[in-house]
Amino acid sequence: MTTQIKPNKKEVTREKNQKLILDAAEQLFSQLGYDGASMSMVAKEAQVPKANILYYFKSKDGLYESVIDRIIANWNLGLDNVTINDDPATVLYNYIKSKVILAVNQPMQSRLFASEILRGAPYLQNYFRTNTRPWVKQKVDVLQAWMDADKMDKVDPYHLLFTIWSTTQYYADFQAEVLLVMNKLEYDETDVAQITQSIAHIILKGIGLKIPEQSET
Amino acid sequence: MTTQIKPNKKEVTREKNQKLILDAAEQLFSQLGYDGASMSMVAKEAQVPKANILYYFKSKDGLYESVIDRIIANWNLGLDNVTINDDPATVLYNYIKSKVILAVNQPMQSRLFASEILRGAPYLQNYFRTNTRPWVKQKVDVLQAWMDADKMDKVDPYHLLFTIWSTTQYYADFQAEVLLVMNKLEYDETDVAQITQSIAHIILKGIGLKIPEQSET
DNA sequence: TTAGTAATTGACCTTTTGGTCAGTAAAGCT
DNA sequence: AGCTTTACTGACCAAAAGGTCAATTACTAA
Repeated sequence: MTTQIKPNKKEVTREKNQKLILDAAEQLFSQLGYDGASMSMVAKEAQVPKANILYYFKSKDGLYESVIDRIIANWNLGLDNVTINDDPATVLYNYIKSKVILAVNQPMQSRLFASEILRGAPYLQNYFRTNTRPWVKQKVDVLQAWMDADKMDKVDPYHLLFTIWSTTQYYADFQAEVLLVMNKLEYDETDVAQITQSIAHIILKGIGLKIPEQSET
Repeated sequence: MTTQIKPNKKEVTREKNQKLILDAAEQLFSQLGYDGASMSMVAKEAQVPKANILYYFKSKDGLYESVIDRIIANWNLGLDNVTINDDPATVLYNYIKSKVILAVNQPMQSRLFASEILRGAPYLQNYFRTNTRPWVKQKVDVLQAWMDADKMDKVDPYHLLFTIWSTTQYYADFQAEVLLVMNKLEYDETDVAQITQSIAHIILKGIGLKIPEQSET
């Protein structure tokens, strides 16, 4: 039943190498920023000739764009299929929790986005316009409906979303500061729960909701 | 009564030029990051020969450090002289308000710090250790005292501070994203109040406090 | 004035940058 | 196997980077 697509050795090694390069580039760009990471660093990290990277990705810009595209492809904005009939507390609690887990365990992508936005989001503008903005609009409508139905406090739904994003992403983007201030070397296993609990307490109570008793993914 | 310090023309022009350079550097570093901004760009922006910058600041690193030092010197962490006898709601409301005003009106410094922390805070580590950390420790103690006295909810005081920082700074550091999502070109006069209101509502209520009726600076 | 000292900067240097290209290796096809 | 075509890459390049330095200009103080 398998559609035996020609295994084509060329394409196989090509994709293997491209993955190698993209992994290295993602790491370096998120660590050093677009200007801070050089093509030769990426080449060295990926253990591939520099010219090979240019051959695959045409230019540094092309590589950078591919890195961003790949992240976006795996990027789930979350809160899928929420409707007015769902319970706001459960939905928002789970959303906060999943964002904290992501921030603590996979901070690289968050940081890459952060440094991109800091620079004015030259490569993300289009994505924000065509994806994030409609996504937000939709969630805002649901939030507004919940408020109209008196299921939660009436606050500006946009700023509520920004509050959730900012508080959770902070632990990824500003990890260095958080750790220095708390005098830690790295996050430990208890931190995710601790952070989730604090943020969820403040935000949920802050909009007139209660933290759900137990919520498993 | 004035101590007639020798007016010394040399020192005057020196300081004038240094200010020119530091202003240009601050703008460019915060806009493009350390690696994105070059010495010649700074020279051009400050309308000063590049060698002059090197003469004053020894190296690019030296210039960058001077820019950071100057920001830190004018950087007020706020919440000065808070004691357990103060009213938590008033204190925190005013703190949030002042941070939002800063974020909207002077985003450059916040962004410079942000990009510095994103890169692991190489130049700010020392500052965090010797200044921010003790400052935080002190505020944490006051917050804890308020909690012990049942003046507010018991939440982790560190995460509470991070929540305030993240929500307010977000409007400076991620301005590009905020504006794109909200489909605006720039913040308008009503935004400061709007943002302050939303954040203060959520956070204050979230820790069991009420927004004070009226608080003027 | 003017000698002495510090401030300034144009010209120059080395290294690194992103990027090209001609030649070589490796599939794929018959 | 041999021929065609595509994949690859070492060697190279111009531009830009950060930085140096010798020569020139101010100031200052006597």
